[in-house]
This record gives sequence, C-alpha cells and structure tokens, in this order.
Amino acid sequence: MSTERRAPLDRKRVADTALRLLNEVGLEGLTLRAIARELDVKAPALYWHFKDKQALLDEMATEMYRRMLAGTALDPADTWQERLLKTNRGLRAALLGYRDGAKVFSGSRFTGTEHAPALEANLRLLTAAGFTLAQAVDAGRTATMYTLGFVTEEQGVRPLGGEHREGFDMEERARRLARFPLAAEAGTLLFDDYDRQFEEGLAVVVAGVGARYGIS
Amino acid sequence: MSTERRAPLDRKRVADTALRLLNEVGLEGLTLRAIARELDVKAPALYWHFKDKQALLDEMATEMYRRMLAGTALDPADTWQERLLKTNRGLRAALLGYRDGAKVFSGSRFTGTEHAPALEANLRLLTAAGFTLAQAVDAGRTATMYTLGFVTEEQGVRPLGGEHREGFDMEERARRLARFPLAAEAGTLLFDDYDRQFEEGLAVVVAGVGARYGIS
DNA sequence: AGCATCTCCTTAACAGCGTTAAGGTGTCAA
DNA sequence: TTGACACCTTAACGCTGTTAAGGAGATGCT
Repeated sequence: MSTERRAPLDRKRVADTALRLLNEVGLEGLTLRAIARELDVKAPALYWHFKDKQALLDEMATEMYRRMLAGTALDPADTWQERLLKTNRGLRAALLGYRDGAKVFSGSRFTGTEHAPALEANLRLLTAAGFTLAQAVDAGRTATMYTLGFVTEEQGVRPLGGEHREGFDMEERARRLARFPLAAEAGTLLFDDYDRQFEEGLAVVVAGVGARYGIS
Repeated sequence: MSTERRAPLDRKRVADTALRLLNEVGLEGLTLRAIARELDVKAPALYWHFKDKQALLDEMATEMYRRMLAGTALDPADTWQERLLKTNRGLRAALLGYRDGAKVFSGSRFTGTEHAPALEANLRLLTAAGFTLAQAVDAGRTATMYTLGFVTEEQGVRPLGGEHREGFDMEERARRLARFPLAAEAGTLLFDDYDRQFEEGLAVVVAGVGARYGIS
C-alpha cells in the first residue's frame, strides 16, 4: 500500500494538463471532472485553485500565449513587415497547436501582464519605423483580428487537421450551385490549402498597413 | 376552457423565437427548455424539427445572414471598394444585432444555398473590376475573417453594448504597465470607440487588396 | 363508418455538467 | 498539545442536451 503523497497542485500544472487533455477530447469534452481525473483528483479540488471554469480557461489561454512567445523569435532588426508576419504566423501556429485553440483563446483574457513586454517591443519597432502610436496599435489589431477570425473558421471546418465536418461534399456542392457559375467554381478555391489562404490574407493586411499609412 | 389549438411549429418560427430570446439571455442562457417555453411547447418537441441543438443554431445563423442581406443594399454600380466596405459593415451590423451574434454565426454553417446569389454577385463585380476569380475569393475571405474576428472580440469584451467585462479598469492597467510606456499609453487606444477601430481596420484591408493585386 | 397512418407533441427518464456546502487529513507553528 | 492553515473529499443541487415511448388529432383508404 503506497503512502506516496501526490505533490499538491498549482495553477500551472492544472493548466498544462488541461491543455494536453484539450487535444484529446476537444473543448466540449474538456470537463472539470475529466481534468480532475487526469490529475488524480476529484473535480471540486480544482475550485481551490480557480474560482470557476472560466478562470481555468483564462490560465490556459495565457499559457498558450506564453508558448507562442517562446516559439516566435523576435529579432530587433526585423522590418515592421517581417514583425507583423512573424507574430501572426506565430499566433496561428500556437492556436493550431490545440484543438479548438482559437475558441479557447478568444473567449478568454490573460491573467497577468506577461503580454506587456512583447506588446511594448512591437509598438517600439513600429513607431521607430515611422508609425504613430495609434497607427501601430490599429495595424497590430487589424492583423490579430484577421488571424483570430481565420483560425477560428479553420478549426471550425477542420477541427484538428483531419477530415472536414460533414456537409462539405464538393461534387454535391457544385451540383447545387449550377446556376451560380462563379460561386461553383470558387468551391475548390474556398476550402483548399489553408496555409496558402492564410498567407495570402496576411500579405493583404500587411500591404494594406503600408499603403494606408504611407510607410514602406 | 379554450379549445384553440396552437398552429404547428416550423423551423423558421423556432429560429425566429430563438433569435429573439438570444438577445435577452445570451448564448449560455439559450437552452432548449427556454426556447420551448417561449413557444409554448416542451423541449423534446424541438427534436421533431431539428435533429439536435446545433441544427437549430445553424438555422439561426442562416436567418441572421438573410436579415443581413435584407439590410444591405447592393448597388450593381458599386466600385469594388464600396462593395467590400458595404458587405463587411453589413455583416458587422448583423452580428452586433444579437447578443453573442458572432459566436453563434461563426460556430454554425448555412443550411441552404441562399448565400449563393450574393456570393455570385460579389464575385462577378470583383472579377469585372479586374480581379481574377482566385483573387476575388481571397479578398472577400480576408475581409470576412477580419470582420468575424473583430466582432467576436468586440462582443467578448462588451457583450451587448453595455459595460465592459470585469478586469478592464484603465487606471489599474496603467499602473501595472508602468515599465512599458508605449503599452500603457496604448491602453486608451485599445479599448475605445469600436466603430472607429473597425472602420480603420477595414480600410486597411481594402487598401491592402488594392495594393497587393494592383487594382485601384 | 371503421381502421390505419402520419404528424406533431407530451411525459418520463438518463447521464453528465458546473458548482456549493461541509467536513476531513496532513503539516507546520506556538 | 493545540490551533491554524492548506489542500482535498464526499455528497448533493439544479441544470443541461438527448432519447424512448406513447398519445391526440387529422387525413385517407376500404
């Protein structure tokens, strides 16, 4: 009979475990009871560390953000275009790293101030490149909103990189849209190669930032 | 004793009622039992008309889209810029018309082919303006993803145009970010005047479409 | 007229959810 | 030895989406 006592939980261990579990069961399967079972604990124990489930989701989002920072090398010599591309590619990669990652992320708020250094660095780089502070903020937000929207949609259609959700039979779609030739032809373009789609849209946003604020 | 018999339900009546109720109770309060009560019916009755709750949410999203089309006047003489602006302003307005509108919308798929005529019209206008079909699709998608991401965030912070969610005290934020002057100063810019923010980002996207595809 | 069929809804129930209340056990300090 | 505190358990509550089974009213067939 083992008298080994499990080390006490802390917020980070809970969030890490929950993130790992998220990839196995998805957001709708991510119940407090399942997380607790994984931690060898009963569900109400989690309420000692988090005031409710949303607080745990907030911590998970913060941890996702930390891992995104760790996975995105920010070179101070980046041009503003490179920086915008890098941060948004990094954001997408981080979100795609978890099933329903975008939903978890955009439904939550960060718990600390850990996002401040990166925000500061990006604002500094863009203002140094000639943007006003307001322009830098608007540019970053526009790109971020695009990325969040894109990945949310991407993960809604293709939850973990596998099959499509039902109702996406291309042949049947083309038949239904026979009276709308452009829309029908667009079908193959609409659902293929998300990497290319994302890069294309991101390039549009970056080009727009340069064009609208007159900075190249 | 009234022998009046309620007219039988249909999918549209259910979806309409659910949309009205959504604005009173929000997505998390939108239970099948609450919807059924509103329709003077018991919850399992809804399963006669919808195979599950997601099917009802899909119908609601489709109805939102119909109302967006009805509220957006599409002039065939629009320039491509005007068309992009109009459709995305209309999309945002439609989403903002319902509590958690963006979440309902982007978590769902349309039920029919009713989106096809508008899609066809937009693709026709953009290709006539000189875009290739692939470019037109990419341009429209980029703008739509931006709008969906933006409104999702907007409604997450300010669920129905009222107060902010807790944790958005500006003074306290500035104090915490004392070591990050640009980030601190950006605070007032970050959370003010969503209309202006949205228009600015949309203008960036439209400018980017023109710049990247060389069409003005 | 009588019987069957189909539509639309009800009653009853199930497993599972987030959450709260109350209490127990181990550890460390006085 | 006593008390306080950190951390977790057991039990329960009201709620959820969903299924199974069946009943009432209209419609059509013989």
